[in-house]
Amino acid sequence: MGRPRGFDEAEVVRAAAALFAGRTYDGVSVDDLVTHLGVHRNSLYKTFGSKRGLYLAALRWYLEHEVHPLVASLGRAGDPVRAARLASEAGAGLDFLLLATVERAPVDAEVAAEVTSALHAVDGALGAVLHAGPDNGRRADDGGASSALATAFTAALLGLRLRAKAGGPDTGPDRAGAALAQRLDSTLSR
Amino acid sequence: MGRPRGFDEAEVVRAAAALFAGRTYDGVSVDDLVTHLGVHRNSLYKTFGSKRGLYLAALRWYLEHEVHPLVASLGRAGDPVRAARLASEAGAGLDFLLLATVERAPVDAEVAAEVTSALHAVDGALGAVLHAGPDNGRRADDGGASSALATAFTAALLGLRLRAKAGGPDTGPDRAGAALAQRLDSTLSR
DNA sequence: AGCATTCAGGAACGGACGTTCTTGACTGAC
DNA sequence: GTCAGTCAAGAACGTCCGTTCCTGAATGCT
Repeated sequence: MGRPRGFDEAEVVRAAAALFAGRTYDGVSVDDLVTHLGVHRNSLYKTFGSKRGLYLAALRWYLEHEVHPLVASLGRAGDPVRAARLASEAGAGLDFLLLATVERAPVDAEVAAEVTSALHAVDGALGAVLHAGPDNGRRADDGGASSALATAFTAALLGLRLRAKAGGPDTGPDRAGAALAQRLDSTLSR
Repeated sequence: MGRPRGFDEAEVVRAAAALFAGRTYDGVSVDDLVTHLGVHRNSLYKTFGSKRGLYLAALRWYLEHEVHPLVASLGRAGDPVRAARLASEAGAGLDFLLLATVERAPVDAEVAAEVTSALHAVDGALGAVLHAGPDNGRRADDGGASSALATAFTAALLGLRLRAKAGGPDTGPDRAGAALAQRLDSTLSR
């Protein structure tokens, strides 16, 4: 019953994620969304309820379709240097997570929950990479210090992307990530 | 000539910095500023020209009076572990820098210039700390790898504060920073 | 004392915001 | 073929935004 919708909801959510990754939540107006998404105001509110509803949908789509695959490949990286290179190659693929963490998570509990969950996933992948050198399995228990190290590694990779956004392309976040990863490599240090 | 102003400009700028550190640029309205700063609309525009003018003044005041002292103490920290502890103790003292970097620098060239300058200052302080163990001076030339490492260390400390803002106070950014700093300490690794 | 200047207070501006409403065209089920 | 239901299109809503203007009162200088 009724006329079928003339837009692809998944495509709309994907395009919304692209917009929200590039500008602040307040910096993206509903007019912007209507214009760039090809969906009409009415349908937007019918489908997502509000601007925030669309934002949450876009965030979840992004985490599932962009961050999750990256986390999976990080877990398969084998060593920290390769993991850092993967994160560096992701480039703007982390911008939405960065923006959501710094500007929305502090004022939106649902965003905070999604974001912390995603960050913990990254922690897990990087922790596995930090533990396992190519020669052995898990190291002796260190009282959680290595998971703390994974937290710091995640923070560093996000922070490097942050710096890449602020400074021009001249800053060398790639080399910085590589230098850090080399230091963290369990097969070299200790 | 004329009636003297009834507010302390430095105090106004300081209070503005506190507001901008807690919310997005768009999230702080001129009404908020007028209400919390005790200065009237007219005086605000007479003194700072615009909301952006006040924002820039607040950012510069903050960088000079909060970040710069922190950078100086970081440079005097002696070793990375103590530097990480100092950054951790700074707590919300880095939030304005974080917010400015991620949300304003990409769309405001003057903000970007201030921010990158401040970040480079942090790099310098951390680089000095990474180079110099308690036993020796500068290490042999490594082709700039250690300055890249300093960049990554800065990114990590900022990223940890980012995580502290998003997740509750339960996340342990302090331990993560300590774990990272210990790994980076030139007197222990290598 | 008189005047020029700057202040505080607050109303008012045009525009943009997120959201809702009205209208008419289209489609699927009966 | 009819009708209920959903769609697209866009006007319109009230609110808040950053900014400007108007009105007196207060001050320093001559």
